[in-house]
Amino acid sequence: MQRTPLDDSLKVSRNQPTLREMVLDKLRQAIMSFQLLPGDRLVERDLCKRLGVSRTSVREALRHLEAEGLVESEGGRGPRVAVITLEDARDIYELRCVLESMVVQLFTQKATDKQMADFDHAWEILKATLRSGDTVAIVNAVSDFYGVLYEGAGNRVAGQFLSLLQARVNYLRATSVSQKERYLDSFQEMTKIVEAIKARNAEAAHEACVEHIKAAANVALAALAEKQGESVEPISPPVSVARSLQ
Amino acid sequence: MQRTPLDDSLKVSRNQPTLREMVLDKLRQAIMSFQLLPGDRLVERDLCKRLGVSRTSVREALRHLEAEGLVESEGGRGPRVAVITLEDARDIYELRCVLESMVVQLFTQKATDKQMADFDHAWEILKATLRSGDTVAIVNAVSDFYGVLYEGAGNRVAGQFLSLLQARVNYLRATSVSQKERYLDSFQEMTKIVEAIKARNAEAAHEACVEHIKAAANVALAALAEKQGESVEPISPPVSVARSLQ
DNA sequence: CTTCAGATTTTGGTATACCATAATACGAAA
DNA sequence: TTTCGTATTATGGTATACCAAAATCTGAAG
Repeated sequence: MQRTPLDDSLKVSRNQPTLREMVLDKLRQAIMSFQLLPGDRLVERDLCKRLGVSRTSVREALRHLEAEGLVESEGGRGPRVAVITLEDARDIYELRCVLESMVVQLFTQKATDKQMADFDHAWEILKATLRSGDTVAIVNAVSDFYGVLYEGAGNRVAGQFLSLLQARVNYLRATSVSQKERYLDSFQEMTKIVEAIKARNAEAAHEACVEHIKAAANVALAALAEKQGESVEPISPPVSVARSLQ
Repeated sequence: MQRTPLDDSLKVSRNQPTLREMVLDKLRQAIMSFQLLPGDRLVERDLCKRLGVSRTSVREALRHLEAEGLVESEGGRGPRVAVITLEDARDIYELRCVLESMVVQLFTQKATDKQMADFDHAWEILKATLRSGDTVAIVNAVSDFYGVLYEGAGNRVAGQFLSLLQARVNYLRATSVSQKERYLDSFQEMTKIVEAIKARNAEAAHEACVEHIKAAANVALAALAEKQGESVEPISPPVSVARSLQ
């Protein structure tokens, strides 16, 4: 009977989260669920009182959120929740178009049967949660849905980056999709993507995803431009017919 | 004579960098120029002595670098320069393939004549600098070259993200491109991209860029896999013939 | 020489103090 | 009432102290 070599898996886990990590999660959650809105000041001493920790942990968490783009501090003024500019929003939607369609295509081609079943399940949960109107539950269901998608696409870094991009336009998306008509269109577009994925039709899924993001971009950017009294150039992601080089 | 309205441009600039920002730049530069290598421990008190600042500024800079992925701290062990895993390297190259080819295509289509001239100039500088063998000068010339490219592509967020991705594989790329044969191939591939860009042939530029990144990925990933005694799945970015939907 | 236990040092996480600058409040003068 | 100067408070940047856990060192025993 051969003894399996000892490896790191026998080590006692000591991943107790630090205060800083907990603060980071709390702040991120508050931003994603609209308890903190773009432009809101994040005064360190206020946060200390509300979170029950010292300024050290708050500051370090804020540095992290600044690097992610969710918080901005400019020129001597303290941190606030980032306000998205029209230019950045346009950039982000263009990027999301390219990357989400890539991820959707990869998932459609690569997902195991189990991952596809998990995806279906997450979609059902998301549909049910959208009907509930419960903001926190929706944030979690969306996160789970995309989590499954990114896992099955086999590109972890892409998933991480897309999560950041989505977070940055989270408020803009929420306020632009809230009109009933767009809400229904959006839901139909999502359904079309999901069906193409489940049918393993990578080209259709890719195209459906591109169309969906472009439509979402048009609405969101138009709304933002109107609010700012500016005009916006539509996104022009290089888009093309899928062709495999392998 | 009508008076121009006052705006923020009259405000006295007070963008004196904080110590934290200076520490951040120093550390990033040290990582990019191989003064700090992947796996090197970043002991806070050592850094304080070397940089002449308190632990506060060092810690906050490290939090930023952690969010960027250049520094990692896992489970109670202190920060070290991130060591890229084979999986992440593969993910990053796949992403770079999609995004850099997008940026190249956008630049080719959208750059003004001035931006195209700046690009040409940056390419000449980069070529000259590569011959010099001066690591810091090369880092700067590469940064300038890509800066021009990203500016002309008109997607600032994409440029920022690509810079982060490149930073994360910087050491891997340097050690895998150092073989004479790959170095020459790489240079020829870059020349092909540049010529397609200057000829305003977006499709050719896009294709040349995809081929270049795929070739670089193959070499880098094979080298890393060999070092780690593992095998690697080649990158499979959805790649396609450019088609404009506008 | 190797192993082990205890002592010492190092290190990361966190809290608090200090200080300069910015913001706000307040009272007096016009 | 408005304006202005001064006092007070708030705030971000930075340094330092404290503490627990981890790492290293040292001497004794086998």
